[in-house]
Amino acid sequence: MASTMMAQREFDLDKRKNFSEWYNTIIYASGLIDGRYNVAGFVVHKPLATRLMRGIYALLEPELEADGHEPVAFPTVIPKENFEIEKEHVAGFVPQVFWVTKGGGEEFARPLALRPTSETAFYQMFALWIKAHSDLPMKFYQSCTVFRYEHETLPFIRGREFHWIETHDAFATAKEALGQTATDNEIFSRVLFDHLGVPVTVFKRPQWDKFPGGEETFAYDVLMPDGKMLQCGSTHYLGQNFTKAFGVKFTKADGGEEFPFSTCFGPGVWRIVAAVASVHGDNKGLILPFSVAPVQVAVVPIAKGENAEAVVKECRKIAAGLKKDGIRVVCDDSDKSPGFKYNYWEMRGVPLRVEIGGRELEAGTATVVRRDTREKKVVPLAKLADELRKEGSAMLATLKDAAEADLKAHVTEAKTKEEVKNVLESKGGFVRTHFCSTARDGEACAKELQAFTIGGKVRGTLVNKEEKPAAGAKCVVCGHSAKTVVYVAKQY
RNA sequence: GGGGGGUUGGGGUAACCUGGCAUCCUACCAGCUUUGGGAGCUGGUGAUCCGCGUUCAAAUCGCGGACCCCCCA
Repeated sequence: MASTMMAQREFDLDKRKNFSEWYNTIIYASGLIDGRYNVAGFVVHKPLATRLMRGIYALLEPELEADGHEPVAFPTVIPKENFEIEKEHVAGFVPQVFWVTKGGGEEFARPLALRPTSETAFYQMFALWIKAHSDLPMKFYQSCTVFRYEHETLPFIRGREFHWIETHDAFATAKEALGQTATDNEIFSRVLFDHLGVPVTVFKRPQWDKFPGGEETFAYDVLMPDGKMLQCGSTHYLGQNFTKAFGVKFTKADGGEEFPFSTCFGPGVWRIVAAVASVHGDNKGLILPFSVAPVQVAVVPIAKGENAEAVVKECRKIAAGLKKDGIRVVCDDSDKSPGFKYNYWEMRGVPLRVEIGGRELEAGTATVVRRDTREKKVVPLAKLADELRKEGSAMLATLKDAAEADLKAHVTEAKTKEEVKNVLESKGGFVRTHFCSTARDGEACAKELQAFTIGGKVRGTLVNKEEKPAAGAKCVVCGHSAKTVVYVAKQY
């Protein structure tokens, strides 16, 4: 059994009262990561975080493959010249790029970028691979890490190296490409809610907040316990910008030449970890959904008196049986007291605990305890595996309900910018309001609002629900006739 | 880019101003007693970021360096 390096006696941390303190304690105390690696902004992922990320990849990758994406692995380095082909893209990303300038003692004639995202690597190859309409659609994904020189870092939320998936797709028509972004939106929000219990709000971002080099950006906001939004991924319609810049052309069925229309989709696996930890966790630590929990069940023997040996033996037997049943289980037969073990596994987010003592041994039962409610249930040993699976999905349902209710409670209507400011300061979450969308999609008003509210950003318009301003509604900032209903929130 | 703070056993700390025996908590190891919500006792391992300087003597003072954290643009 792993030892607790960061064990603490009391966790009088309140996720709701002081989220940042809670988060900074829990991510280390739960054993997700070790932050002592001596390069700023980079962390070491311990087995818990590594397995949890694998679990998240294992949810997303099959969805992408079912949608026709094939896996690839591109080089981590991108030559400077590729990187500078698309003008807006360069301007957007270059300030954050890590450059490799030497090999051994030799200075490179052209520096190599550590990919901050891989469009400029993929399109280099798309130009070679895409020749005819029959080559399209071409849909790839890669699971990898990317590098960005960030100034303020926070594990799983903003890092200089982070884990994600990126898809790069090319299509013969704009319609197909836009259809792909809709599919991406659907996959992302469904996987996060159905399997991880994290409700996602899908926005179309304003023009001034889109991906550098893209035409349209759709993004996924998750409400964090402090009322701020965490964007956990995005998908972008790139039009022909990148295919034109990189000279990617195909011969149409009628013989003419055309540039493909492309998209890219970036599910932020790192940020999904942050979202799962933050949305579900409580003051005793992580609460991980059964489907992705690296340890799904902890068996704890209550071994006292003459029964001690028999109880431990029974626990090992039960754990072995559950393992055969495909459940990820540990039998904690260490010398620690039961109370210590409860706290230990609760901090690590293990969704279910099985307690076996003299009483259970005699009755042929097991006591099953849920991590979220700490409710106990006595079940017959013969049905244990089934009962655990049932409790696992019951727990997920509870987590979903709670998260959804929390999100609903954090959408507030506002008619003036003072109201917007007040809501963002008092309870946070989304503020639904009216907006003009005039010059550059309302950029000037958005900037003014952000300054006025000290950080409130226009997240965009809802994708899954068409909303029209009420008759006569005015822009919350400039007072001109409103064109759209937007949501404003503070963000990470 | 600018500013500030910091680095002492695995983690958290005290001592620093005013130089001299490095404190406490926790974790870890061994043994015994324990085990239904963070057990107890006894014993043990383990640290002053690096370099140079001042000094009889440096965690402490000076100079240089490395690294980390925070704040602001």
